[in-house]
This record gives sequence, C-alpha cells and structure tokens, in this order.
Amino acid sequence: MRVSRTQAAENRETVINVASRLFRERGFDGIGLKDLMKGAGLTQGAFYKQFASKEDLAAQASRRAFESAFNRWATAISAKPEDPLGAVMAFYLSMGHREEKMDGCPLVALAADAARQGCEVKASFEAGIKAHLEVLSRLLAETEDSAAKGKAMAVLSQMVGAVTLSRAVNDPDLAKSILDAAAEQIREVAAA
Amino acid sequence: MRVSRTQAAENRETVINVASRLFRERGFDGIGLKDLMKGAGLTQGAFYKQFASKEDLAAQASRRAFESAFNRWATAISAKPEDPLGAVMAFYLSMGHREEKMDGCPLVALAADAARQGCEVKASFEAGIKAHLEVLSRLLAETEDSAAKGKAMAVLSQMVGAVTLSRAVNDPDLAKSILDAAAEQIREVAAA
DNA sequence: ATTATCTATAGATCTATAGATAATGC
DNA sequence: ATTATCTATAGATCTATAGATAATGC
Repeated sequence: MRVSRTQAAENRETVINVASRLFRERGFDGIGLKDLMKGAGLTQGAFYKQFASKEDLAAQASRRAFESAFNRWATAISAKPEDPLGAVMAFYLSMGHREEKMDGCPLVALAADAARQGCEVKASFEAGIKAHLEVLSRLLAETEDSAAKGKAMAVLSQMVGAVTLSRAVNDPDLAKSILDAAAEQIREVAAA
Repeated sequence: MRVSRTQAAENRETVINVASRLFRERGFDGIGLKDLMKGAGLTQGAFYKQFASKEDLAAQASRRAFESAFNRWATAISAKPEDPLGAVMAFYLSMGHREEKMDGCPLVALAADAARQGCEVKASFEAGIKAHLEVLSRLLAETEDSAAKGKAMAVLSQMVGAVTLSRAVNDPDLAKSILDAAAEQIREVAAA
C-alpha cells in the first residue's frame, strides 16, 4: 500500500491539479474531499497525510489554478506578438471562456468564494491578482508607471466582472453583449 | 401550532428576507435550511410547506436581494440629484461596501454562485442584471440609446469585478486601490 | 376539516481521525 | 522502522419526508 516518495509527491500534485479544476467548477463548498481524492485516483483516507485541512488544499489549488491561468495568457500573448492585449481579450471575453468553468479564470470562478475563506486562500488570490496586474500593466504600455497600475486594476475588474455576469444569466445573447461591451471599453481605455 | 394565513404569509416573507442576507454572507452552499429557518424563528420542518426546494428559496431570496439593492441605489440617487452616478459610485465602490457582505450587492456576493445553480436562480439574476443596466443607462445619460446600453454593461461589469477582487485579497490598501481605480475609470467613461 | 408548524427521522453526505496493511528506505 | 495509502468509523451536518399537534377557517 505504501508508495515511493516520488510517487507520493506525484500523487500530491495530482490532487492539487484535480482540486484546482473541480473547485473552479463547483465552488469550495460544492465538492467534498471524497470526490476530490477520487478524481486523483485515491481514497479519502490518504488526504490528511498530504494536507492539513480542506482549506489548506483550497489555498494550494488556488495557487495552481493561477499558474494554469498564466499559461493561457502566455500562450495567447506569444501567439500574437503584434497585439498581445487584443489576443488576451479575444479568449478571455469570449463565449468559450464563459462556458469553460473548470479550466477558466480562477478569479471569475472563485474570487467571491475566496472572500468567505480564511487568510491563506486570500493570500493565494492576492498573489494571483498581483501577478495578473503586472502582466496587464505591461500590456497596457503606459509611459507613466502609476497610470499603468491604475488602468490595469480597472481593466482586470472589468474582465472579471463581465465574465461573471455573463455566466449568471440564462440568455446567451445578453451574455455575449456584456462580454462585447467590456471588450469595446477596454479597447478604448487601452488606446487612450 | 397552526398560525393564521396572514401570519404564515409573514413567516414566508421573513424566511426570504433572512435567506437573502445569509446566502449573500455565506453562499448558497454555505448555509443549511436549519440555520436559515432558525434565523426566521422557525424550525426546519416548516420549510417545505412554503418552498419547493432549497433552490426555489435561492431564486426567491435572490430576487429579494435585488429589491433591497435597488432601494439602496434609489436612496443614494435621490440624496444627490445633481450627481446621481457619483452618489451610486461613492457607496458602491467604498471600503464600507467591501466589508458589508450580508447587505451588499447580490451580484458581488452571489453571481459566481448563481452560475452553478439552475435556471430559476439564473432567471432571478438575469432580471436583476437587466434592472441594474436600465438604471445605469439612465444615469449615464447618453443621447444614443445603444451607446448607453453598451456603456452600462461595461460599467456594471467593472463595479462588480472591482468589489469582488477587493474582497478576495487580505491587503486593505490593495483593496482600496482597486476600488479607486474602478471609480476613476468610470468617471472618465461617463464624461466621454 | 384543514393546515402551518412542530418533533423526529431517513438516508446521504461532510470533515477529520484511528488503526490496519504493505511497501519503502535505512 | 517508517510511512503512504487503505478501510472503517465518529460525529456532525445536509436535504427532504412522515406523522403528531393544535390552531384556523369554514
């Protein structure tokens, strides 16, 4: 029954990866440890040798979700170097992202949940938000540094809010209008 | 044990009012029927004579939360008729609103949760979002109707996203910067 | 007679822990 | 000898239902 240290470390990574997706899909309170462990091919009993508590896993899984989010940003940016901001907006403010809860942005899926968690989870989110703001500041390419930071905060708020609202309604036309309106305004802000 | 019809109707309203606050504070999955009913001074057994299911209550409570949100908007607007948009932003994008989860905007507290619920809850949110957009369109006072609608969607997204992000971080300075950046950009958009 | 609420409970699930097992690592 | 995982379980909680109770409403 015991496995090697490397295997145990791999198992731990798998649990974090699975949790980063299932928490996004169902919320921190929407899935139990049994199903999370099952998703990693383990049983619930193995959980507490790897993690201190469910909240501990929530903090780790949030960090992992941000890592995978950054990979998507990096892929989009490097695929279109002549318009990196446009490339990010094209996928972020798309109907595809709206429907892709499990692999979508953790800020949209879990930031409101994170507000109800302890300070470890919030620390993961704070780090994730700061990293997002740095990338956005760079993409907005302001000459003045403080202006870029403010714009980045405003733009990130708008992105997160737009996808959140688009997911909360039934009507896909309304959802698309919200995403398009955000994209339009971000274009104007970036050009200003 | 039985109460009069009017008393029963009052009890039902109380349950919806309590749920609209406790759901916002703890999330749809973060509080059980027992505690919701206790908050209304009743026992769990009385629940199913009034509501078809927890999701049914979630839809009703969401509608009620939007009603109370509109009251706050209306109060702010009528208190400062020379700058209604500024009055709304002053409370919405404040640190006070950030800390006031139970009575704050239901879009911030529950829109991400609503995305995981059934179509009844989403219908409540769709109606609430549309009503918000109508008020905002009017406050933005565009001459062209379609431009006002687009601006309203962009501004609402930004408001919801900013408060959501401000609640997900530990650092109050960062939280305040996010709220201020959103307010600043909304002022510019409104002036344009 | 009807019915709103109560107590009680079914049956499932939740987080967390205890002890057994069997493979690793010294 | 140590330990990662397993099965099993404690104790609490969840949604939903059943049947008793007592007041309403006809």
